[in-house]
Amino acid sequence: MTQAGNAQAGPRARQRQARIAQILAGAERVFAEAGFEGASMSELAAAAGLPKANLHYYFGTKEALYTTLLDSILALWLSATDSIRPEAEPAEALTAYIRAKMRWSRERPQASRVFANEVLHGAPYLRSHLAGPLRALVQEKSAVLEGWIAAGRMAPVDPPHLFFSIWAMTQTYADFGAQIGAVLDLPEPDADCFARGTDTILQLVLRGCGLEPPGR
Amino acid sequence: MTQAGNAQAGPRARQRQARIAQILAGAERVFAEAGFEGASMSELAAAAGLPKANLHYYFGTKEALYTTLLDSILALWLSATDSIRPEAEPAEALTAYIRAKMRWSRERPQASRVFANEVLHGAPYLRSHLAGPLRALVQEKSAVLEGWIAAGRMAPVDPPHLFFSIWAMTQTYADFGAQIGAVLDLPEPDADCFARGTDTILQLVLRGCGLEPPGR
DNA sequence: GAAATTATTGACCATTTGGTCAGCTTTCTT
DNA sequence: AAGAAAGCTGACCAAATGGTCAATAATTTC
Repeated sequence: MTQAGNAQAGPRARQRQARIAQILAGAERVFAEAGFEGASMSELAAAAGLPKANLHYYFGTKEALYTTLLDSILALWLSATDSIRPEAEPAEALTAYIRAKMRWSRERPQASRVFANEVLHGAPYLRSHLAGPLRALVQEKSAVLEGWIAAGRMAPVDPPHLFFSIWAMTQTYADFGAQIGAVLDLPEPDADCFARGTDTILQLVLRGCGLEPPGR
Repeated sequence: MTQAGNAQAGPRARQRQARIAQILAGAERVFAEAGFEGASMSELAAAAGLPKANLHYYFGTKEALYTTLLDSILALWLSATDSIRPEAEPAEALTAYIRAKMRWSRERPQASRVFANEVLHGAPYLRSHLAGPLRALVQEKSAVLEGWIAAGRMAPVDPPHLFFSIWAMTQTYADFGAQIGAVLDLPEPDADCFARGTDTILQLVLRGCGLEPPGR
């Protein structure tokens, strides 16, 4: 047990992880509401329920805290395309992908907003990740769609732009929830709103790609 | 000419308007890049090419400058739905609307980003406008779509959600240009990117609504 | 052309910001 | 039990921020 301590870890390391998670959870809320510049270390500390100096003990700088959070969010962001594989049925795969993206908007709206804010301001910290892993992922999945198109299994589309549209439509329910809520006279998008939104997006994408909703 | 001074106005008033426009133009750039909190009065002043105290002379506070800019942007935002009228051909009307929205993303990406940033952070200054004029506009245009649907001129859709999707897809080319650029290996979305994006969105929306591209 | 109005700006201010640090407590190791 | 290591935090700091203001310059107005 000298240096491993990975399995169930010592109580010390466990405590440490819990504290870090606690700080990141608070930071997600605060950064989502205020953006990077708008969030102050005092607010971040208050949100974590810890003294300010304690955040500096764990993360050093505000920027380090922010990039750590961003990295964890991007990892989540990237992990939703599993359903898109060559052997899959196009309609089913796209449906699963869209539903997964909508679930993410519903369950993690603050994470979505932190990501959106970063990209909106030019992605200074995320640019390299976007041009690296994300670009690779898009190329890989675009090839799958190209295959389906070539096989006549769906109508021709420009795969990357189809992804841009799907991202935009699904994330808008988290990122622009204030606008949607205002228009629909809700404090924020509710379950019914998400259900209708999902149906609308599915209709646009499936019909747009010449597909029928998957029978189950 | 005692109190009117509206036609061509005195040189004094004209100068005043020019200065205000100059400040707002700079502010659009700075607020788009940094958000409200991230933009400092010194940056805003530098972008306008004027001393800081001069901005305070014209606008009083940073907040007043920001809300003035936001109001002017919202006015632009609201003025693009003209094509959607009961007598119009659905395919033509939607095509014109989408093209207008894409043109706005192309030509005024910074204005779009200022708006997006405001909504992303809960629309504190814009909420009342969104729940007022915007909601009214959506209800009016939704009624037009309902009419088309009832008349069998297009497939059933949930009109407000169709608008949410169209806004999301078109604005993403301005607001998330950094992401799109990173994926496509461009510094920022270019003409070709916008052309392909427009085609993709038109395909999704028109086919999604059971319409054919308008022959012209 | 003198008085009044409007426009301009450098110097200044109180407050808040991200960050540091010395000293304290707790937990682990032997 | 004693020493070492890790965790914690109140008090503090230099820098930056939004905003003020008195002095000055430019235009109008009469």
